[in-house]
Amino acid sequence: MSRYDPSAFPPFAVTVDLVVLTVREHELCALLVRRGEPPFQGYWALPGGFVRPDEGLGEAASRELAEETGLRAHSNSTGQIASGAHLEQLATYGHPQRDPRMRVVSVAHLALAPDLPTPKPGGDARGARWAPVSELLGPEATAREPLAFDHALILADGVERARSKIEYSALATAFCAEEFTVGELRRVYEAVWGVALDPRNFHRKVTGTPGFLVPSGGTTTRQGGRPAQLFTAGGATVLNPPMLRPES
Amino acid sequence: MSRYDPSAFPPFAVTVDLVVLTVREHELCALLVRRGEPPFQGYWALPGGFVRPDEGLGEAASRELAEETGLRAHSNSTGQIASGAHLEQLATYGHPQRDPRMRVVSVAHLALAPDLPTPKPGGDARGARWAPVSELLGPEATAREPLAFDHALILADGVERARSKIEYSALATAFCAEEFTVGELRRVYEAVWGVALDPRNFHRKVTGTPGFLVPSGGTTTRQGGRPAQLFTAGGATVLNPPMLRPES
DNA sequence: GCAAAAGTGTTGCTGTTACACCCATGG
DNA sequence: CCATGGGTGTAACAGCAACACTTTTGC
Repeated sequence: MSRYDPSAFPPFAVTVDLVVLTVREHELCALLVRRGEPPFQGYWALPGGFVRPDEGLGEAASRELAEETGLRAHSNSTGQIASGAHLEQLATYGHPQRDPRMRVVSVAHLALAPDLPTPKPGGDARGARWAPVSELLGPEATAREPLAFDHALILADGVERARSKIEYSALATAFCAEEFTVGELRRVYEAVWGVALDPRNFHRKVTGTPGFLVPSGGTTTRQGGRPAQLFTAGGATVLNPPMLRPES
Repeated sequence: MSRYDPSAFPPFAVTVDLVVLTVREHELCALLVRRGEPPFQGYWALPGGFVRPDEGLGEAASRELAEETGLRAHSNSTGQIASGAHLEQLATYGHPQRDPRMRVVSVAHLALAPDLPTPKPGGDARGARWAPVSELLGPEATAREPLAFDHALILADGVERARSKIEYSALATAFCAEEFTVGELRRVYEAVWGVALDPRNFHRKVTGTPGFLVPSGGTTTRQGGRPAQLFTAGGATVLNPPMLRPES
């Protein structure tokens, strides 16, 4: 059999699905939309849609992210941050029966966004919400209100990727506003990992890691207490030494 | 526009491409096949092929691996080792013009295999070879004998993934035969990373990492010198503490 | 004996943890 | 004054790099 036979290849539909994560009120949350049509009508699902014939996979993910949240993000081969959101390819899901109507291969992407002011994001008529991932993952949560398709699996993979990536990369800053304090960054780590970190050692560690943070000059007292220095994300993408997750 | 319109979705072809890596004579090598038809006729390419309508992505990759090398591998959601080879999903490449004839999305997979006795693997008429990755990557190498399609990019991503994964996982054992010595495992690390490691500290480190290696009882002198203990891979998948790549 | 590879012991250094302690603000 | 969060100092400890040294084979 020929390796590429243009006249008779098996036709597939290709979609992108998005795991959009943010930190709200000390909790890691994911963006969900409510499905308006069958199958899984009325179920909550990850945002996503078809890849258009003339656009790349990262382009499609970036377009869907903008449609759902208004965020602009660049997705290039290395996955960089721009205009407030980080976007990278996560994995591809293509089980033959994952969509009951036809063969659909979904290229899932992971987006990390700062806390958005809108409680109910989304520009179109469907419902949308931020849901704490603790209420979506785990056997008990999955049984109570399952997500559409294999989206619970995709979400779990995305959360795991985010948890491990903030360990050795500077991506945690993608969850923060442009200017942030060391304490705000620490609360991001605590929310994503679900642990408590020592504020003193955390401060020494992040300020001592070259390229992670650059002081912006200002201070703030928005968290109460003594004024805290404001920082912006440094150019570093990989942290050396890495942040260490406790109880490893 | 409806999110899923079964009657009018943009049609894509979906393929799997394989980055198959092994260590031969102290060098990290990749499996290449020569293309028999246009486009890129006569060029070297990664092995791969169409995903069939009724098979999953991991199944397709596993089937292609068996066709090209005779290796049996399991590819499940976590990426496990079975029958001598490790197989895991790498990333998906879908630039609109990556194939000049039609829209092709390729789900690349990474396979790690022990040194195979066959110098020219592959069961069909096309040529096949193991090529040192040092001769395939880098600007000078890419210009001399470029790979077909975007396969140089896919290969570079696969090599980078392998280099980083042996750091914190027990995957380096996938490059070894079922029974191996600490010295053989060390030469795998040295070949993949392209560095020299201290044999004494390496020995202490790997034998002291719980679950990494289990003694099989025998010894061998196949490397010369004092007889070395033989080991098999332990059940551990994640190494704690991780192996450290020098010059970080 | 000699070369070669396998292992063990030891020392100094680096980085982390745990916690005492001080600083600067709002109320 | 007190509560709150920000930030520094320090001592005990774990893990690693470097290297001297011993062990056991083949030739």
